[in-house]
Amino acid sequence: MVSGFRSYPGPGTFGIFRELEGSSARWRRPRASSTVAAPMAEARITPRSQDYAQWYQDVIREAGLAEAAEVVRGCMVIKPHGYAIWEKMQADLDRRFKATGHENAYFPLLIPLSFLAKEAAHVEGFAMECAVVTHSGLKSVDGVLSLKNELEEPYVVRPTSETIIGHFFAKWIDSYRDLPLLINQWANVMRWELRTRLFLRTGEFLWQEGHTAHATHEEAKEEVRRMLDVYRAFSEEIMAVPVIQGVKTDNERFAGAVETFCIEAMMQDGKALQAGTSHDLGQNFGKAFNVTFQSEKGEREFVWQTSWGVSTRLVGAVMMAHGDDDGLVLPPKLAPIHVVIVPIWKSDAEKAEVCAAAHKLAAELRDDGLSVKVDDRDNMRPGEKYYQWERKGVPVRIELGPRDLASQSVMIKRRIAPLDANGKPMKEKLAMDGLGVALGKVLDEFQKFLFERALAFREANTVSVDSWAQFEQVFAGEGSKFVWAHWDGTAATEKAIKDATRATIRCIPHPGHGPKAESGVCVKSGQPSRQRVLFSKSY
RNA sequence: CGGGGCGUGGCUCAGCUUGGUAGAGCGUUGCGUUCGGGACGCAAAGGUCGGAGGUUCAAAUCCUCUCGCCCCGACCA
Repeated sequence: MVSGFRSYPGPGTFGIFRELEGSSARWRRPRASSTVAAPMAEARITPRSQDYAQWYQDVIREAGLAEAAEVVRGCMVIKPHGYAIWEKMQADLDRRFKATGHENAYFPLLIPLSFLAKEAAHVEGFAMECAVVTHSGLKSVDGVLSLKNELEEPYVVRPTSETIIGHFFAKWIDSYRDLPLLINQWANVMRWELRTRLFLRTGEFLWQEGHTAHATHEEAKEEVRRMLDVYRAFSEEIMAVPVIQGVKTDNERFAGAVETFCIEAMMQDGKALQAGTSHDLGQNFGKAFNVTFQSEKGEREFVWQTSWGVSTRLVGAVMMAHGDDDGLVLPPKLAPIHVVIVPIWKSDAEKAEVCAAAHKLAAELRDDGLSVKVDDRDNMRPGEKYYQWERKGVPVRIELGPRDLASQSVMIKRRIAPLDANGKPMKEKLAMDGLGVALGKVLDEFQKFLFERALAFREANTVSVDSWAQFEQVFAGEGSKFVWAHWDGTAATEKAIKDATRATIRCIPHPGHGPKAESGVCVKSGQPSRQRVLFSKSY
């Protein structure tokens, strides 16, 4: 149920893939016409090495993931292909949340302004990012619309829902028997960002926010760790993105939390992207909203709360973790289409025969649990179709032509394949009989390959640094890596490092997620340090 | 929110300096030939030049304001 296809673990057909970092695009043949007319339209996707930010935008456009709303500042339209990826994420996460005892619910989009003010750190953190609803109704005078009724108390469009959920938790919770209360909400939120980037930071975005209440701090802390583990497992198993998990410093902590835990992923430009957060809210919101319960001993106590979330920015994370110069690369477990079948024909008779066979094959593969698309468009030659589906990140392509029908086999091509002796990407011949099983295995291998490639990339770009000169060198210019370095634990040093290099502390790693704890001296101040922390530039 | 860049058919852009009433390539539509890695020929459609004011006989072009996008900062999923 986790994956959309059967799992057949085993040795990969290709063994170790050669090119861990490069693109597979180098075999591309120049177009015949490129010598004459300006081949401008050829350069649809800017190479990553040339301009990573431009590459990111090109891929979003060419893969049909999203576009800027334009008429609504900072907001985006998530297009069908992009939304389908989010739906795959949602489906898997939702299953994991329910498996850990959570129930979905939904709270209002609008939050009374006064609610925000009840938790001091929380207001301070979100005040500048709030969109505010101040009126109801419109009036039309000579065709000109204006605001009609001013609200007695303005509403804030939720930037996050701790406050309004706190209000309702106070109503719902009375006894220790009501605890733990484990709620999740799938919703949109709005934060008035000054600088936006599609998927990574937009004015409105989609996410999931878990909110739980517990009788003891211990139990709440357990929940925070449990959900961080859920995120880590999701990221690694489904997105094929390895992550470092740890604790945020005071500076980076969620507004209103006692502690914020996170998972951090490395993008191909060496920058970090926070892929999920889980907060220990302590009793901060319990006190602000008077969320109390009667304990077993009969005493009135404030509840201990948590909140945790991931958002549509994960789509951006997948792009920047796996994409190449040919476009999007999707791990099979997130791919809306696992396999695209491209029928190949010459005559009309062949076309009819091949297309019929393609649709029959697709039906069989769907019975095997695969998501299959047959691209039988007749206004385009096969080569163009290959490029289009590769741009969209489809993991495997099947080529089905007369020769294949005759031999009862198909040619398949993985989205990223090793090159053969002629420098062309390798294709594999698979028997029609038992194809679903064989493809399931291919997809499992591809999923694993992407994870291992991402992990190898991260390891190749992670360094331990002990001198300030070396630290500055790593982050010089546009450079970034994951750097394990000693830090004296002060906010002042953290800021000095950021001002000098733009690198920030992504997290203080949990045991097993970084170098073994060893004392040392701070890379910047020379003061004593208990352990190395993770530095990087970030999104 | 500061600094810089940019808005011209679906995409990438030319035209703007030296105002004269809109072009190219790709894509799209139709027909034909093609089809195992980005096809070709012929025909056609498609733009109040981001928006609003202003200057002018005349504005894509000059001036003012405004909206949006991109990059760099500051601030944050």
